[in-house]
Amino acid sequence: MTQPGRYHHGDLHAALLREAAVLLREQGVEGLSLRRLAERAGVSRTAPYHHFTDKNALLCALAEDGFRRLDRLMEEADFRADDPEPGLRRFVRGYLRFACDDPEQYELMFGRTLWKTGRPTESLTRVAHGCFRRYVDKLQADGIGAHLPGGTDALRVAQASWATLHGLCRLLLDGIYVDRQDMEAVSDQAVALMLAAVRPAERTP
Amino acid sequence: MTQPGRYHHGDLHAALLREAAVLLREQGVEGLSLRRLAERAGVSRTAPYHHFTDKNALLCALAEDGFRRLDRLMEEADFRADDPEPGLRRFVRGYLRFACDDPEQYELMFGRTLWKTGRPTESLTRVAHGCFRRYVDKLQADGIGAHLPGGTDALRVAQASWATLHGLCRLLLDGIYVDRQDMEAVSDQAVALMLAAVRPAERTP
DNA sequence: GTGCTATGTTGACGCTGTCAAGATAACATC
DNA sequence: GATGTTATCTTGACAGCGTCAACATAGCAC
Repeated sequence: MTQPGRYHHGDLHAALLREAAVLLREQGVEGLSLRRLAERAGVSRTAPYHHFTDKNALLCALAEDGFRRLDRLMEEADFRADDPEPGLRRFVRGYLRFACDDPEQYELMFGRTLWKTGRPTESLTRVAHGCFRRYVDKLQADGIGAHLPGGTDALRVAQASWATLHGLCRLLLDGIYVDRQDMEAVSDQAVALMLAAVRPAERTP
Repeated sequence: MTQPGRYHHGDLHAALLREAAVLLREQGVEGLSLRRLAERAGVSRTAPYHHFTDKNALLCALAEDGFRRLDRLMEEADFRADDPEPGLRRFVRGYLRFACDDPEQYELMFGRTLWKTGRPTESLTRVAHGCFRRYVDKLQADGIGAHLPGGTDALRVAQASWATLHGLCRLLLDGIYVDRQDMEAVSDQAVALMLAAVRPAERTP
């Protein structure tokens, strides 16, 4: 496929995405330049433009992959027990692990690079929103809806709890107010916080 | 001071910071280039280097200003009443207003540009940590400490609740899962969340 | 006045994303 | 099999960026 002497690469599209993921993980978005990427793929500077309209488009595709993986994590989430705590705790751990396992990917998925500075692809927006939608639905349907106190909107709980998770990841990854070693403790605290919103009747003393 | 014919600017240091703040607000970090900044200050491209060792240093100074303003917001916070809810609600509103009033400044203060990619100045780190420290102390001392259930660490509560606030701001500013119009509702939900961690005995039904 | 230092200038380098124009290969049609 | 169309890849070029080196000017101390 990628024989060195060939004029046509064979499957440059996939190769670019593959190399981009590696480069992203190793060096972050800042280290991910199209020129370097092309060089790694053994191809000239402008070749990528025949497969992605833009650097923005390539990054969106990359982020999309991330959201698809995150979506799988959503599928696995299960809050259906009488006591939603274990499921919630597992979910939170999984989310944090996801973010910490490839921080640069997480940053790309949720950072301003795509959502503010760049323009997110329609396709990316769909996947990202679908991911969140699934979370709301899980909260609503998986029994927690029953636990929710009257007048509490599942959407609001989802937004606020996701914000907690997301903020935790940001503070953690950027190393501002939360250290790696605090992770476990803060994670538990976050679970307690989210749990409090979900079943305000019971509580851990 | 800034007469057009003069070789020496007079107070370029301050002028740079002033213009940088404007440029930041208008165009974001991406639009803030040293060259453009110099041009706006009516000075050559490399003149800023006599006042800031680096672009990184200038951005740190800019962020530092932001943290000083945020710190003033911390000072004003007051959780001392029997019922900490009104104070907390006021604080949350204030925080969100701070972030929404100058999103680019908030992004700079907490974004990876300084904390991950760049290297934060020692001075910046001090101010930023002082800001958080004050929050922890407020939580501990301002009566909430008394409300905290046994075994709950004020630091953990501070980290988790700040994460909620921060995450909310990020999702809001980047426009991912929270819209501007959801702000009020989600803000209330966040208050409820934080409150639940603080006084798990009582609650709003 | 003389010299030192702070401040400001132009020139240059390597990096970036992206466009335009041309080269090459693959593939469909006759 | 020849021909033309299309997809793919190439080099060349441009403007913008941060930053270093070398030089110019002004202010200030002596």
